[in-house]
Amino acid sequence: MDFYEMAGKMAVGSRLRKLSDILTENAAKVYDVYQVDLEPRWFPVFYTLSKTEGLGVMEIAQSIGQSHASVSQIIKKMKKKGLITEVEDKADGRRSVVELSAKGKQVSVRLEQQLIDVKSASEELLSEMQYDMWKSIEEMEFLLEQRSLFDRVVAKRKEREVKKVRILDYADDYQKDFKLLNIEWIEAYFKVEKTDLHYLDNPKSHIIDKGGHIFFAEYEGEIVGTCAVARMDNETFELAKMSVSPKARGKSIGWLLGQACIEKAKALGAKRLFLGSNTRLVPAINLYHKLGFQKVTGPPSPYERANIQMELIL
Amino acid sequence: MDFYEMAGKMAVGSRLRKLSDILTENAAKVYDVYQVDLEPRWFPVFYTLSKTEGLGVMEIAQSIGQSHASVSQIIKKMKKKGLITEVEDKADGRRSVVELSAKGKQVSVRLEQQLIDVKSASEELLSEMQYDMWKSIEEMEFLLEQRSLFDRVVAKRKEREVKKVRILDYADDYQKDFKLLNIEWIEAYFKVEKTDLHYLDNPKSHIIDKGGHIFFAEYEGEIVGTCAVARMDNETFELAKMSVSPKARGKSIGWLLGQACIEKAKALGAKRLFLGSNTRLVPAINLYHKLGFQKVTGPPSPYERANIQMELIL
DNA sequence: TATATTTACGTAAGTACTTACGTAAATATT
DNA sequence: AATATTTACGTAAGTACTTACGTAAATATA
Repeated sequence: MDFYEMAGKMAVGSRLRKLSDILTENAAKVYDVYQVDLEPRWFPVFYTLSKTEGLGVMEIAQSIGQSHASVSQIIKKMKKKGLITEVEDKADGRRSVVELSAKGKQVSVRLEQQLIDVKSASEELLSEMQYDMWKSIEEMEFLLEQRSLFDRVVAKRKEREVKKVRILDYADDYQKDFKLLNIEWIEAYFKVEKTDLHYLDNPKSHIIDKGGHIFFAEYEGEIVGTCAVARMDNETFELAKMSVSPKARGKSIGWLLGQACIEKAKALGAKRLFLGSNTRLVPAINLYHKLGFQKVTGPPSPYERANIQMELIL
Repeated sequence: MDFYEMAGKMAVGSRLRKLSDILTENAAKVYDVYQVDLEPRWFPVFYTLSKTEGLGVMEIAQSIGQSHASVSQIIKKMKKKGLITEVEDKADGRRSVVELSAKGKQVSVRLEQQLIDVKSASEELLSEMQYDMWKSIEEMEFLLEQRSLFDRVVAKRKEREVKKVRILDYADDYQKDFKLLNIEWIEAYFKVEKTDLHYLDNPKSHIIDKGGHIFFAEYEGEIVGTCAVARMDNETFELAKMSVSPKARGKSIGWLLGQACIEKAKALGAKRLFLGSNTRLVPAINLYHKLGFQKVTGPPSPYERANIQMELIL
């Protein structure tokens, strides 16, 4: 079993399964010894019925954590062996009430002996352990309920991806990216306006040279996002032209760009950062909130699409 | 999932399985996200091949701990998807050597990213735990290797059965049992001799009244074993007529009876306990050894079948 | 060298589940 | 009251394994 060594902790699941298989195999052997005429797989159903008489298929399925189809099949087999009886529910024509038959009850008595031994052997095994397996199981179930392995993996992926993002300062080479990235999302939701082209075609003269700044996000050698801070007056800057390529979503690029812009605005002496957006752009608005922006009613924006104004006091 | 609560620690196996199922389910979802075109079930085979190129079906099967049939089926499917190539081994016509194809290697590169994230998520999950699941697994594997759950259950059963055995003193009512139990085994292996009947028909006058003693083992209201100590002289007693019903084997009844006899002999002032037996009766000889008897060359026994003499110095 | 055993592998069939689907009864909604 | 939805259940089909069996090649034994 080289694989488990190579795969290491990645394969906790497989390893747990292997362990449970060993235990199941052992349990099957136990039935032989005690000569209890019961398939080991039937045990959960049988045991549930021996503790509570008169259950429906669904109830049993829920109790043992399997599908109703599985229980239905098991019951069919157990009925063939004469271990249980099935009666129609008088109050509810859909339900069929299952009970241990006389023979089933006899088996149950014999099974009791076996269970006593299995129980004490299992308990002894667990008590011998320095590392408490029982508590480990409980803890892992709890931790996974709080946050599934899937969510954890996705988080790790993001963490790793974010590290691969570099935030770059403006360079003339990036002008094309600046335009393309913005056109892309504007066209998807609205129409490109004159004011847009004004900035997108001449970022250097209209933003940089007027004392603002533009950042770019690079991911795997490609420019996948941008954001600008434009000077409005000595104390007020505008956060604008935030845009992240759809194929680079989920890497916190918007947040990284936003943070960079806020820091830059502070460094440039801004006391207040302003932005205009549209409420249809829900993820964007959420991001601005996360960055600390609050809704305000400000002067009318030069953009038709802007129906919300936000600001951040620095 | 009431069942797990009711069954408690008895159901460690099932519970482990449930946990591993959850993890497997999560792993399957992970594949979707990373868009790696690989069935989760193929992973062990794929991973093994990505680490070691050019393996046979048997080698892979051993490495991942599954049957060769399963690997054979998986390989068939993977070949259909173009992930692997299969070449006949030139040195050994039976073997077919399996390798990742060019496409397989591409997938492997993409998979690498995923594995990094799964690994760090798993490691993080495990490191969050107060009760170390990883060490628990290792320990349980070790303990079960040393002594399987099956063996443990059987031992518990014996322990419980032994408690149900009562050792009783001689009473005239038991004379019939005394005779029957002994006749049973003598006839199975040898022939009943005159000396046998002499004792078996008159235990009271020939054993008890001469200062010896007879014990009986009762199990579930039935006499299932017996053993006698007969006075030979003031200091020497004979352990004789040990006999346990076959249906009551595995409950240490022979040992209990032997112990009782040894104690009784001591109480009666014996310095030496003697017995004659036959080497064909291997379990009996083993029992005598366990009780402390040593082989001696003594005076010829009155029984034809006796080909070994043993004694215990008290 | 002939024969028996072992090994590597594929295929078939079985098992113990699952999901998907269908039906009938019960319950909710209009 | 008519209709839609939900629920309880059975059956069929699929999946991912297993064991059992068969074949051909390699190896051991006589």
